[in-house]
Amino acid sequence: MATLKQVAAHADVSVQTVSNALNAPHRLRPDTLRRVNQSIEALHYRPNRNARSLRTSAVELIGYCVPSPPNGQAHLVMDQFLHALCSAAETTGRHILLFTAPTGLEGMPTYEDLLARRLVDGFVLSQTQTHDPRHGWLKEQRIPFVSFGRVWKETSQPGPFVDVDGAAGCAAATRHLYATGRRRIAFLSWPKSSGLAEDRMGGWRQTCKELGLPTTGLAKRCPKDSIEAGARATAELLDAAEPVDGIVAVSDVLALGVLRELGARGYTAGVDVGVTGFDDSPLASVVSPGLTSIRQPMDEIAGALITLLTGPAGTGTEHLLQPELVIRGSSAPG
Amino acid sequence: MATLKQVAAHADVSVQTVSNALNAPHRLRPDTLRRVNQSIEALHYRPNRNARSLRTSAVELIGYCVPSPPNGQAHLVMDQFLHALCSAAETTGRHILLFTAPTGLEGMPTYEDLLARRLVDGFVLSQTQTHDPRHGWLKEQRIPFVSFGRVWKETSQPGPFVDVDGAAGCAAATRHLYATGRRRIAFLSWPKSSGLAEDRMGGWRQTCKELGLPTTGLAKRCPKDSIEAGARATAELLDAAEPVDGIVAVSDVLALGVLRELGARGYTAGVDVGVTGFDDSPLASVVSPGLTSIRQPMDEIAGALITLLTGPAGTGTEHLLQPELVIRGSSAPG
DNA sequence: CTGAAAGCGCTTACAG
DNA sequence: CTGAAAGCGCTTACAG
Repeated sequence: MATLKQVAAHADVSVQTVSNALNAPHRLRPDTLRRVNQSIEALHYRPNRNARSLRTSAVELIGYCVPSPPNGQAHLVMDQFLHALCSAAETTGRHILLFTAPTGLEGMPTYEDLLARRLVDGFVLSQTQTHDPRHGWLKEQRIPFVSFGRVWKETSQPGPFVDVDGAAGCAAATRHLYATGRRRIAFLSWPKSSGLAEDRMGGWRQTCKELGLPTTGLAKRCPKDSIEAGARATAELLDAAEPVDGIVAVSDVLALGVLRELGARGYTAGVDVGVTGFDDSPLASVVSPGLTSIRQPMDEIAGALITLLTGPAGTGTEHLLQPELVIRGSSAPG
Repeated sequence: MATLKQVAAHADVSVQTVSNALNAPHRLRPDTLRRVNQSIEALHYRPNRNARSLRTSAVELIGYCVPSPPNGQAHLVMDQFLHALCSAAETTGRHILLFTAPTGLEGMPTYEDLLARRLVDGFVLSQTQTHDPRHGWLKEQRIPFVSFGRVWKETSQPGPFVDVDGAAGCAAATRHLYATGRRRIAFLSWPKSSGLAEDRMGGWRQTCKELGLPTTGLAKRCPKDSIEAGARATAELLDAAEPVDGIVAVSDVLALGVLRELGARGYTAGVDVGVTGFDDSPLASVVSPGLTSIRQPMDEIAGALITLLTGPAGTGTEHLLQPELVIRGSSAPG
């Protein structure tokens, strides 16, 4: 492996000049720059990042804690998220370092350790829980981080965050069902303790009000995010005196439960009942009819996360992004 | 941040001694070691990894290229894989560095670059394609790597690999269906170009032979890995003169197609027809009845990958691991 | 615009 | 078992 010194010798300049050619090319005379670049090329030179980091004390690495799968449901869009995050980081010359840590506050020493050993410059948090304790802790320790997702505290959120406007997404889904002729639209949610679900449900409720649609008895909270729970809630909605003709689900998994119950009763999703999910996970395009779902704009999310974490101080501290309704057969046949 | 020097001063020893306390504690007298450790504790010292890496020229980071999602189907067990890989790496003091690269040979310069800049010590390859060109290229460049998955070349595979014995998995699934009374067991596969699918199918075929079961007309190749394709193939199998009573699918997605077609015809999976999938993805436990599926032992896989990549030279070069049949309602009701 | 030199925080022969 | 010193490969004030 060639070093800066060797390149300098080859180009007959000082190491300072080669370093400048790499990091501040405008400081060089064009012909000098060209000569240096030729030497770099000739020697196949690649700057050693460790040496640079040691000197500048910036490693250009961002830590991301891989959620442990047993810990809850599978993260069905994690591959999308990680790819977007990685791409966004790379546009700024950075990379993602993966690590594992215990859940919640217990994992915090791991974060501190990684930073102290200079393995990373900061962290991206995801899988944010309602009242997640990590954010406050990190902020207190002055550890750089940015969050994907809100902690849904009454007070202002510690640290910068990026999130998707779930209420707007569910409002769009509700309007879409209305536009396709639905007039009794239910909402399938998670337990009340989920700030995320409450936010999304708010979008549905508000839109129903605006459209003059009923909401009484149409909000169902499923105890778990499972197909089973979604199917059960759907059964209740269909058995009611006034059955529903549209269902907005807070997740794709619950929506799949809706589809199953509809199928079991011989109904056709998209014809008899319009159905929408949330996340546009692989599940959505794999079922038939396809599941209309609310897609989180992963590339924008990732870009905003990286900007907030690494950008200049005045970059702002929160981004609320608009999701996109992906329409498939479950809400609009043909 | 405290440095080695400061710890040495605090403990009243030389830096060499502090370094030894960290990297070769047996060289110190017990009381010296204790004194040094107290100073480390008191100053909250954490060794700077960049300085260490610069000196030793080992960064203890392993590169993993995140597959781009549009590139094919979603990687449904990627979160499991990454978590296992990360954990395994951490038991050796290493971490995973994520990056993106173009598919196939086009991405190779990125690998070379990451190694040359000393961002990683080597690579873990996954999403291995049949006749994957990356392995040969990396081996030729003497870039350290290990592969999850075989390239299914006629000649010996370039470089070390870890894989799961798909044939054994499908043999187990076939035996299981036989044990639950099935006598006409079909196999749903991918196109013949997939070495992976051919291997798995071989396990089914061999086992059928051993059990005296028919195979003629019972191997179906689905053009795509989709629910649709699985359902269509199932329809053919059920419409045949002699319908099947068991189906081993090469993937969970195809198996879901089987379940859908069975449901559409009023059959019950696990009662009328026994069904198994492959991968034990989140899909398998989310449907109802649950899908019996062949689980890849992620922790073992990850451990073997890390060992092969980072272990001493004589660690061997290939590991073929045994998968585990996870039995759910689709093959054995109640 | 360019050069000589210090120093980032470690590890590791080399002496004692 | 311990210490003084060199050096890993960069960046960056500081002079010229």
